[in-house]
Amino acid sequence: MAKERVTVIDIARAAGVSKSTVSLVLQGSSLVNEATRAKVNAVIRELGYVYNRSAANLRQAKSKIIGIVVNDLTNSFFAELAVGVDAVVQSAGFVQFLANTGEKSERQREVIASMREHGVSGLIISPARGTEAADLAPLVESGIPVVLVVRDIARAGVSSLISDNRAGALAAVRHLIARGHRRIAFLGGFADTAVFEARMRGYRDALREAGLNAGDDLVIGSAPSRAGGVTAIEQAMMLEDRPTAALCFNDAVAFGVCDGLRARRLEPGADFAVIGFDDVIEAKTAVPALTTVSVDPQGMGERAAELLLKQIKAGRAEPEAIVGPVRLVIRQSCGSAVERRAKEVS
Amino acid sequence: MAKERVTVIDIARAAGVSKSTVSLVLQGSSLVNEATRAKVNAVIRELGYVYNRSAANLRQAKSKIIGIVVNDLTNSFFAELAVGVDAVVQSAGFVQFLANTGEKSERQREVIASMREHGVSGLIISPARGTEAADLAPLVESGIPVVLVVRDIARAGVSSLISDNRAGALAAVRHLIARGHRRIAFLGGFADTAVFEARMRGYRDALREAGLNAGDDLVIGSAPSRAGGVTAIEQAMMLEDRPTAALCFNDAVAFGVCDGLRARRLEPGADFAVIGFDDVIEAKTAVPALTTVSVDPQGMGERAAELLLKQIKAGRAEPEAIVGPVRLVIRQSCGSAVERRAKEVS
DNA sequence: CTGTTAGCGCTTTCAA
DNA sequence: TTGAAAGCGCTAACAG
Repeated sequence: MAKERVTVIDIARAAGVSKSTVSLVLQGSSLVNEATRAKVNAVIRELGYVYNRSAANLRQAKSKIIGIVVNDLTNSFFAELAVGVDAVVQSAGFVQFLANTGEKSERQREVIASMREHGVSGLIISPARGTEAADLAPLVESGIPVVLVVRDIARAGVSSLISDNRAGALAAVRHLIARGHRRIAFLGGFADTAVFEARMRGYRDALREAGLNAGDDLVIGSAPSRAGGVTAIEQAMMLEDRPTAALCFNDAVAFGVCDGLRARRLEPGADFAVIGFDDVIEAKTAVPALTTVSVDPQGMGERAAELLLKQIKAGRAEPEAIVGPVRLVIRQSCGSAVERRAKEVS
Repeated sequence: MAKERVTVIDIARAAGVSKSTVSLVLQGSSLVNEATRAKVNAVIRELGYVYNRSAANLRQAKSKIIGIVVNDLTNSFFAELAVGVDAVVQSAGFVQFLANTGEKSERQREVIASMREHGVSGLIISPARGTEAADLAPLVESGIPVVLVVRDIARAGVSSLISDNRAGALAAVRHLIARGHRRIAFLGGFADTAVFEARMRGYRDALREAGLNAGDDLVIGSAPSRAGGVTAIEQAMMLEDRPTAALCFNDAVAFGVCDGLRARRLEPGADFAVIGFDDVIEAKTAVPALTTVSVDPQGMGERAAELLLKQIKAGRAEPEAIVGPVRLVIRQSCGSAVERRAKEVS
């Protein structure tokens, strides 16, 4: 084993043809005689030849790699997103370079640089928190197609695909208001993301259109985690004028909120209405009790990949900003009778 | 933009040195004058030079890429595993090629081939169901270091890192027996994996050592999912002599089992003891009510990566089979008073 | 410490 | 249809 590397020359010699013929066969060109092709393929198999992409990439000054960088792979939303991307990227004959930044922009810089060095044809990025247009500028200037997912970055000059977070929050809060709630909290999340901002906007807009004021005491940030949810609801319940319902930044927060409510002997759904964006958990565990605002991560990944491939093919295209759909999935009582239905809200 | 590609020659010229000096700087060699290095680095930044790894890889006949192929990235266990791998691979100056096979061996063949073509230095593989030693043979013969994780493959001749599933099942069933259970079911999972086999072995061994017989009616396979758990428990409850406890193939199954019990107005934990291996969900959502047999996926990824890097450095090493630890995390009553503790079982 | 030279394995004109 | 020859951008001797 570990024999000398087998190259096109070896297989050309063994097949009694020239190496350019072999190259043509490798590329599935139709310019080559059927019999010759068969012969060459047989020899390839026989000698255990493996194609050397480094050489091909060098020669062609490009690679069939697309990169995907996510901010938190341990969040299954992003894992599903990557799977969606992979599916379409794959069937287009590309392979996927996947990197996880863990929300660290330093790490993000490194992985993007590394992908450039590997000559990726395009990049799908779910930016780490705090990423700015300037961080992406060198990449964008290089002319490599980029599509941003989940989190948009203002004025970065690239395509983006985000879900309609404002519409989702709007629908959720309208739903709560229709159920008679008047004190509705917004719990969890960090204020420095566009996602947070959009959800918050939907929340405020819904309150405003109902003539309710969104007292800032009802907006309580926290880590977007289960533990964060617990602290957020605890803080909310210490207010003079307590809320009776909450829209949670994500489902992990919503779970924490439920934990916190139960610790106070309140039953979520019956005594206190809880709605969460289902970024983190739902896709896999389908928590049946929780009303959520949902997006389909794999579907989003597929759309992002399609958009990117289109741009790669087009060479150079105007950036597009696409807003994907979001659904309000009503699965529990939010103050009265139990229901179970879902509707598109955007 | 999209200017001509900047190469080492350009930067050599601009810096007034030769291209091999530039190359040395690029590789962080200590053979180069500090002033020269600074000059070169300045020019590199100035011209926006991007290192071309395809060229370097071609020349050096190797790449700083390690591949990781997982059987189901939507399962957060594997996502966490990949994150663990990434962490150590990263800090060793490698990048990670991640591919998802979705349990399809055809796909697995393709991605492994693709990684070989890209010249990966080593491969971490969590094999798709049904993978056999023969499927890996060409890869192994090529001399590329490989470590198998989670699922071992008999006689494949490569290193492996799996968790001690038998010990985990043994501890879980002993625990149930100590609580007075005599009819203990094994629910969920497909019988064609080594993991299933190992867990089943622990289950049977525990029953045997207690003088109980493991009637095969109590072993009920199903998809390793929440829905699978529901059908499995339903089937179990239709037996003449019903079980009073169940060890579930994984936590998704365990959740389904809880669903099924509740549908019959039985409270999991109080009326029927449930223990699950926490492959799928726990790491992220920490279901507080369920007693589980746990492994730390990120830790496992890190260990696998370390093992692989060791082999890459060593050139050629004897395969090692490592069995990693598993913990029984007791979080709920399994028939009597509520407890909360965890212990290492292997 | 720095420059010269010769390829790595592949693709791609351009002829035959 | 196939063959010959010229590099892609980089590294690795080796000589200065």
